[in-house]
Amino acid sequence: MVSTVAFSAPTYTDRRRPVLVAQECCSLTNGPIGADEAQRAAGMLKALADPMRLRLLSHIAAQGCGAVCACDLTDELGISQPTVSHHMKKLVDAGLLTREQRGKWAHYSVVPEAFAGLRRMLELG
Amino acid sequence: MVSTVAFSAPTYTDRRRPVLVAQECCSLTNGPIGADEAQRAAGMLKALADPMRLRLLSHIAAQGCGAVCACDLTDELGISQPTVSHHMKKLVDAGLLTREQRGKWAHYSVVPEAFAGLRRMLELG
DNA sequence: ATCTTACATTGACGTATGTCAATATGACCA
DNA sequence: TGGTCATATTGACATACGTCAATGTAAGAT
Repeated sequence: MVSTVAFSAPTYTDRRRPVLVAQECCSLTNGPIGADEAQRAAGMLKALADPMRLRLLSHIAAQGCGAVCACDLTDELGISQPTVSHHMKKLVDAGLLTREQRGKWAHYSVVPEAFAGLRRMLELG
Repeated sequence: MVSTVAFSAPTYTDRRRPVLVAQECCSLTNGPIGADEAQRAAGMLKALADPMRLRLLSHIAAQGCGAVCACDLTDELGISQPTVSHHMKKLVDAGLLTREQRGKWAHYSVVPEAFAGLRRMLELG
């Protein structure tokens, strides 16, 4: 029996895409920053400030910064699957990555604006 | 009322694991980084990833990124003197600041190359 | 329905971190 | 020598974090 359902080519119907607030990072050179602003910026930096998460990010970057499957990341870094899941969630929550469900696989992509904002914040000296 | 299921949700019918396809997009992060390099980079980011240290840095940046006395920082941020000393040591150890003793006062300056290096590392997307 | 696959969540454990009071160090001055 | 000021260090405390085994969840596949 042949399925009559034609292939709908690029429909990644992602129903629970995390709402990503466009974070514009404050620049450290624009005078002293307040406690709330510092808290938010530190949150993004905390997500980056882990060796394993940097390696995970570099793996995604090495593939063009888009749509890397979590299944590949587990093998390449030699850490357990829950640990990968834990780190990826932190990166997504920080707004540095987006998650996209494709069938039973999770794919992650870099959020360029987030890194651009961080670079702007670090224009120091 | 019977709702005939017009078409089931579009799913990925590929049973195989997604294949990694290398693209050429990311400017600087070419290739996955090793554990040692990740550790070093994370160390610098850890020094940055604290709200109080970001505020301390922003105070130095607001004064032109050079030669700010620790005595001023203590008052402006409302934290104890040992806490200021603790944070400044972390920033110096990370290579983000330099310390200069002038009489009995400690003066701190931004290390521009350190921040330039961080910005280069974050050229993602 | 049952099984398998891919990923998320929970709970536990050891370690690291931020903060301050108390104290020590070091530089200057009389 | 002694005294004062600015900063560093110590010790203690609570909190946060990284990691994994075990378990839960959700989406195909049979």
